[in-house]
This record gives sequence, C-alpha cells and structure tokens, in this order.
Amino acid sequence: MVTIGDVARAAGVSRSTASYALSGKRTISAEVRERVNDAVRRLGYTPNAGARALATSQTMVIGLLAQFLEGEFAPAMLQYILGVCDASRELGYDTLLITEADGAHALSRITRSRMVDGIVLLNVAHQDPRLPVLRAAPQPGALVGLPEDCSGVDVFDLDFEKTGRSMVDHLHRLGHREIILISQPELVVQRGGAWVWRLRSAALDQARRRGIVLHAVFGESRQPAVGRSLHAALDAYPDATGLLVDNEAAAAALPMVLHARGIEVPRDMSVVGRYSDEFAQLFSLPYSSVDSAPDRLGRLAVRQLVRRIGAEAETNEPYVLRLVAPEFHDRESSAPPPA
Amino acid sequence: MVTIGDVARAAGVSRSTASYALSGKRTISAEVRERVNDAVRRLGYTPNAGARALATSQTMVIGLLAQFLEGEFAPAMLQYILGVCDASRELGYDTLLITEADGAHALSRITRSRMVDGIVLLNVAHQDPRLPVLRAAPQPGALVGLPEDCSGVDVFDLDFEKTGRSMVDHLHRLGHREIILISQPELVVQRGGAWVWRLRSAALDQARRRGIVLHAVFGESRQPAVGRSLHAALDAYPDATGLLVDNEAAAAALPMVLHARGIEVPRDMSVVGRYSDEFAQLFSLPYSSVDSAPDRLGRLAVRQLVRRIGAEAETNEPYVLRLVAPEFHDRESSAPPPA
DNA sequence: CTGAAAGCGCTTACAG
DNA sequence: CTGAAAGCGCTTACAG
Repeated sequence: MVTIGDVARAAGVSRSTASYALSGKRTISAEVRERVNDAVRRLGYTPNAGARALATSQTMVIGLLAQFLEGEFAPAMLQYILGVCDASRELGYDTLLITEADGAHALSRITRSRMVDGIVLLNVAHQDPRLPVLRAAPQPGALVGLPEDCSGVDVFDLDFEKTGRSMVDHLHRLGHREIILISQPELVVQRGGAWVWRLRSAALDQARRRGIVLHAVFGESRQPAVGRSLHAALDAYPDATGLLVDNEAAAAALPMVLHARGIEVPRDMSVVGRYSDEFAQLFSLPYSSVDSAPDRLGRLAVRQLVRRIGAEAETNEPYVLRLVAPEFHDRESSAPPPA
Repeated sequence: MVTIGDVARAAGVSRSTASYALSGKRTISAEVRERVNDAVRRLGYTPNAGARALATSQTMVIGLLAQFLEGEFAPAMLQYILGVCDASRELGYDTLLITEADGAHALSRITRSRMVDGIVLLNVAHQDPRLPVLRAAPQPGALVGLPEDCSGVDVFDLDFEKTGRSMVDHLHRLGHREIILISQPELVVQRGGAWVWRLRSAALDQARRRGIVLHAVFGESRQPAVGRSLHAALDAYPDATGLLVDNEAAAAALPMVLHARGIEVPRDMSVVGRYSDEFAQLFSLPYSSVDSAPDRLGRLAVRQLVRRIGAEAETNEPYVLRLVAPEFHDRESSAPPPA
C-alpha cells in the first residue's frame, strides 16, 4: 500500500510538506508542489480514509436510515434514497445505507462508532424511536418527514396539510360535491405515519368548510387487497364524482379498477393523486397529481445537513423546519362532474 | 468522546487488557473481564471505527455499486440492493451505497482509499468498465450479472439461457406454435446488457428446435411507450397465442393492454413473465413467471464475498461462477391455445 | 494471566 | 517556505 510517506520520499520532502501540498492548507512553492503531485500520480497515491478520519474526525460519510415497513410501498422509498445519495456525492460525501429493522439500535451503533459525519432519517414517524437516539448523538441529523417534536434536528417534508386542502379545493372548484379520499393503509397511521392523517384531516376540514362531502377511507398497500378496497369504496359511495388518492399502490391499481367498472376519467370521475412524478411516469398514471418530490426533499435534507456539519461548533444556527409547498401537475384527469 | 483508555482506567487495567477483554482474543480472568464490561456499560463505550480500521485494515464495510441506467426499470434494482444490504448486516458488515454515474471512477476512489473490505457490483454488463478497476483493486469483488470475462471475481446470476429455453418449452408443451417474446429495450442490449440477449437467443434457438415460431421484439421501459409497443407487437402478430415477457415495465403495463383489447388470459392468450415474486405481488401481476430472485442473488454474492474477505491470502480458492436455475411460479396464466 | 510499547497512515500545531 | 514531532484511538506482537 502506498502511503503519504512513499509520496514524500519520492518527492524528496517531509510527510507534512506532502500533506500540505495536497491539502493546500499552507503555501507551498510551486516547484515542490509539482514534485509532490508528480509522485502522487506516479505512485497512484490515494489517502487512506480510515487514517484521515482518525486524524481529522471527519469521515466524509453520511448515514442514511431507510425503513421498509409493512404496508408501505417500497419503490416510493427508492426515490428518496437516490436523492440523498446523489446529493451527498455532489457535496463530497459517501452514503452508508442502513436498512436494519431496529433503526434506533442501528443509529446508535453508527453514530457512536463515528462512522458518519451526519445522519439523514427517512420516513420519520410522529413519535419516532430513532429521534431520541439522534438527539443524543454527537453528529447532526436531518429528517425527511415531520415528527411531533422537531427540536435538535433539521426537518423537511411536503406540506401535507396544504396538500390535502388544495386537493379538495381543486375538485370543489370544478363543482364536485361528493368525493372520496383513499389514504394509506390504516396500519401506517397506527404506526405513527403522521403525514397520512395530516393530509387526511386537513382534507376533511377543508371539505367541511366548503360544505361538500368527503368520504375518507384507508386503502391497502398490495394487490389484490388494494384493488378490492378500491372497488369497495366505489361501491360504498356510488354518488361520488371525485377521487383523491394518497396511496401509491392504489394509484397504480386504479386504472384497472376504473376500466373494469367502465368508468372513464375525467368524464365520469375526476381523479387527483399524490405521488412523485417519477412514479407517475413509470406507471403512466394518467391522473393529475401533487408531486411528493422525494428527490427534492432528499436533496434539501442533505444540503442542510452538510451545512450544519460544516458549521459545527459555530454560532447556534437555529434549526430549520421546511415544509415544501405542494406542486400540482395537471394531467387533465379532472373536469366538472357529470350532469 | 470515550475511548478505550477511559474504559481501561475505569476498570483499573491497561488498554491492551481492555482491548483483549472485549475482543476475546486472549484469555482474561473472569473478574477482570467483568470489570471491563462494567466500565464499557457505565461509560457507553463503542470502538472508534476509523481507529479500528486503521489498526486492523478491516473496515467492516462493503461497497455496493448500483447503476440506474436509462431504459431500465429502477424499482427492480431496489430488490437487489436490499438483498445485499440485509445480508451484509447479518454478517456484520455495513453497506456503502454508490450510485455515481461513472461507476469505474467511483470504484477506484472507494477501493484505493480503503473505505471498504469488498465490493458488490450490480447490473454487470458484458464488457463492464468497472471490471478492470475491480480486478486491479486490493479488495475482492462479487458480481450480480454475468460478464464476458469472469476472471478474478465471483459471479452470480440467473441462468438466463435456461430461463429462455424453459419459457419456450412451457408454451410449446401446451401446444402453442406461434409466440411473442417482449425483451428489454434495445438500448439495454446495445449497452451490453448480456442477460437480455442470453435469454433472447436461447429462446429463439429453442423455438427453432421445437419447430415453432417465435417473434422476438424489444419492448420499452416507460409508459406510454411501453403500452404502445405491446399493442404494436400484438397487432403485428395477430396469430400468436403466447406471450413471453422479459421486461418489468411491459409486464406492469400488460393487464391494461390486454384488457383494452378484450383479450382474456389464459383463454385467448397464454402469458409467462420473468420478474421477481416481490414485483409480481406488488403489482398483482396475474401471470406465471420465472422468479428473477434478486434478493437471493444479492445474498449469495455477499455471502461469497465475505467468505473471500475472510480467506484473504489463504489457499487460492477458485473463483465461483454460479448460475441460479430458473424457478417457475405458476399463476395459471397459461393453457392450450384456443382452438 | 497482564502490561508497556510500537505501529496503522494520516493531519496539524510547533519551531525554525 | 519547510521539517520533526505529537497525536488521533485502536490492536497486537513482545515481554514478563
């Protein structure tokens, strides 16, 4: 293994000079710098990450805690992961991906062993058992997902409340007076998936304000249950003229279900979803939707995390709570209700 | 930060004794061991990963190189990633996830800086630019995907040739005499996606042997193109009675297409796919399929990689080339052709 | 059964 | 502008 000592010897300088020449942390004569760079190239030198981490207390690695929970749609998670991973790399960091079932335990292991400079938590629950661990850790953390208690961390999420209201308003404005909301499975809510009820209760409230009827039901996360639940909802509320879908699996299953029932969108039924554009494209979901922007949220979290890693012991910068406004993407799946 | 020195002091022993007590690498009196363990618990000690890596030359991290290429179905990749990640953790390793576009460059960075003990390459192409880099690296590597040259690495893949033959035979046995094969997009093949043409040419050869007609076409990876391409294939070969689908996006789009054309499976058309069971379940694809077993392949690769990391400089164990036999999962989507 | 010391490969004050 | 030395926190021969 070629070390900085080899480089120094080849360049005829001391190890410290070689190190400074590479880091640029002090002025080095052009000639010496050239000799060092030459040696680096000739010998194919790359600093040992472990040694550097030990000396600097910086690993240049970000820990990413993902969770694949029952009742959630795994492919949707991938987009957050890729956003975080790509953004990290652009800022000079690698990504340690943690998928352990016991997230709190994994987080403790990762942070205490100093494997990472910071943590991104995905899929944060209302009262997330990982949060106390994260607050106690020496590294900063950024969340994608809004928990009950945001203290000590930077938080990013879609504004689900505004999303719910805007989805209702969109259909109300077109003249719909009875609509259905398909949420995530009830299991997700029970587990503390606050985003689900945040959208749901805001939608219910907005419907009340507008004086229209909203039937809020929980969907499923897998076929064939999800298809059945859609049919059940449509059977239960035959007069509904609009459908709000806050559930990826349901959105993916919806075309078949509507087709089977001979329902044409938007002629017979208006539909508005809430999922990422990537998702919409992959499955060609022909419904207007609010973009859940997983890539963007992941990137925002990383950017703030890296800023905080850099700031470190500096002025106590206040923690960020950023709720991204819903962006509506029109795919012409809504219209006034049938006469 | 609490170090092993703190533990040693608290336990009233030397640092080496504390270290040995924790590693168990030499016999320590029960009493001392207890004192050390107590101190560890009281102080909340966890070894510093960087320091340990420096001392042992072992990072206990596996590098996972994924690629998200145009024309490929990203959600399918997730299952390989999770297989690798979970298997690594079970064997005591963490996973560094690399998604950089320039895989060869990233691989070089990761291996030369000694961030990882071994490498898993996903989505390996026929002539993969990452392979020369991997062979030159000091760490061992395991591949998921069969390249042209397997020297110096352990290789795991589905037996795509056998898969292609068995899919054809399955329909031939039922009496089908004209069938269509939908492969991945041509772009994937051009880029060196050998698995695509391995299945395809084996299927073509097997059809020839059986004396039946096989129309092999390339599909698409996204809607709406994928739906159009399915319609086009069905328009082009109206007498075909069987459909082989080696394309996730096409499989996901197929129910809608068949529905739209009034084709009932298996009454009017027999269908056999090639995708993971997880995928089939997520989208409730009602077609019999050969399981692409991403989770299993990822796990196999990791297990062999870890074995090789352990073996290290030992007897030159020969490299493994393991092609997993196709497993057929019957979902009753095939039957004799209509009279 | 235990301890003192060297060494892993870096970086960075401290001196000049 | 450069070098000799200390130190980051571990592990592991070497001695006893």
